[in-house]
Amino acid sequence: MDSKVDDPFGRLIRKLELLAPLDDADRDAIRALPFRRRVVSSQAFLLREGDTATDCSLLIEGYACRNKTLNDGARQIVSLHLPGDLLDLQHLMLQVADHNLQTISPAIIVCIPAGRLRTLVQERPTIGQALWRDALIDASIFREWVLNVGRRGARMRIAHLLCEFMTRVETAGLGTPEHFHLPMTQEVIADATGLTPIHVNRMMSAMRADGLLDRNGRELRIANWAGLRAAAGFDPLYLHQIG
Amino acid sequence: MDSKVDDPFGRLIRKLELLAPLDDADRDAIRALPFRRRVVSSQAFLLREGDTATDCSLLIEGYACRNKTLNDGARQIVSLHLPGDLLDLQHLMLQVADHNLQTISPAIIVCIPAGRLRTLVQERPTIGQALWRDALIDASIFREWVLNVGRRGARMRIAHLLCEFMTRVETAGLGTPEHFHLPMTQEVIADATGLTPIHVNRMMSAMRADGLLDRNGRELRIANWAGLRAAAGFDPLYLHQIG
DNA sequence: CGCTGGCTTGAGTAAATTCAACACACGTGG
DNA sequence: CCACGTGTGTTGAATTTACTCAAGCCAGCG
Repeated sequence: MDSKVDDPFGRLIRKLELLAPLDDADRDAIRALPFRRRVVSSQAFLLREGDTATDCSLLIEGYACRNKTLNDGARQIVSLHLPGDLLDLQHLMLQVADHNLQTISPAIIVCIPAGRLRTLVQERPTIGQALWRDALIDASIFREWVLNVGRRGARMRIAHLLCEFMTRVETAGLGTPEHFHLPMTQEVIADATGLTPIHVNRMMSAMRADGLLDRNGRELRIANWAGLRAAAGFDPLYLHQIG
Repeated sequence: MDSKVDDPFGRLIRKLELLAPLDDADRDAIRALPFRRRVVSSQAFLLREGDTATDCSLLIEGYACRNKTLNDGARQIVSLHLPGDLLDLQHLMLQVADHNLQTISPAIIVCIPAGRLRTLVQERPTIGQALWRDALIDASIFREWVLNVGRRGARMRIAHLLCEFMTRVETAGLGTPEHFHLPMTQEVIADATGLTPIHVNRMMSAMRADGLLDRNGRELRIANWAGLRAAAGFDPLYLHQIG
């Protein structure tokens, strides 16, 4: 925990190293970035649609999501984020936020001036490549979400969300399917899958009855990883992980 | 028509100029790119999920989509493309296709080696910036589609798709709301909105009855642009067009 | 002429939503 | 310590939305 305060870029560097072969100079250049640290509570808005943004946000601790809303107030979460994720890399090149950025747990964020990141991308090609890949994988995940929300039934949709989240958690070294605590309420799962919380509840109860999930107080565990993957039709190809 | 054969990069350059201030050297560098030309029929697969891709495709003429399918064969279109669009810019940095690339009309495509584009991005920062913006706007559109498919009802969803398409057509200088021919069948609209063709038909009949759309044989016209925008709750902010 | 592909219509069904309670854990203040 | 309020999860019944199945239509074209 404290190490993250001392080295806010540790998780980011770990992630980027999976995307491109950073050298010492690259790592130093990242660590030399100026930043502003923010400690925020759960459900806090970091940015709202329409805001002008000159910073990119890096999630250090806790969980966050990007979401959009309709006039009637309905919320659609379009992505979920873990520690080490860049939350709005698009502000590298786009000034106006096209979605909200909101925490789903208490969190620590670091804000990096977009201009400094832009310079880094141009002066350090390997970092540029890593960030390109990060942005393109981000887009690939959005495509999968369009499929998820557009064509899968409720049960499959929820199972797929959990599989994706679990896989990303594991890749980030933050947990394993067996012992793993879901940071999302059923309402968050509903807003991420385009369902109502009530229907999410029913589907998850059914999955628990089928032995796929397991609950212990507030903690949700994946009881049958292979079964959940099968129920989701989950294929991690779209995450473009380096095997 | 013939001019596009002589200058396959014309529309792309026109588009990139809206994203970053290209100079003559930039334009020449783009025109100097090696390419392979393909003429394909409607419904042709240019690339399939899982394929290894070493080229990026540029759409010269006709219309295309990116789509993903479930095991049961259900298809979800995740994006629609016009002449001048780069269809799979992600192969700039990612080797394996995570979705299918398919035409929805007879089309002409130009394939550009991804490595050459990658070099261009590094050596010509302005082109790099334009392509970054293009990729980030692409991602922004995916986010809007997640919202569209996840939270809007059928009628609003279809109306929104038409508004977006119309706006992009107009920005690309390919048509106006008043006189504009939809290249999509109702089945394509269904696969793009996560609905069934039959339900799309019913909703579009209703919109026609309400005077929003108009049909003349095979041609679909937008009869009431303001009304359609209202029905869609369409706000073009997410397209990040330069005003 | 008779296909073919796209569009249209109707009736019955399935999936997910809405509305309305209720349960339960947790934290706060009395 | 308990009472209470809040946020989250749970359950049931009625309703809405969209889907499925099954035809039929209609224009363009070989």
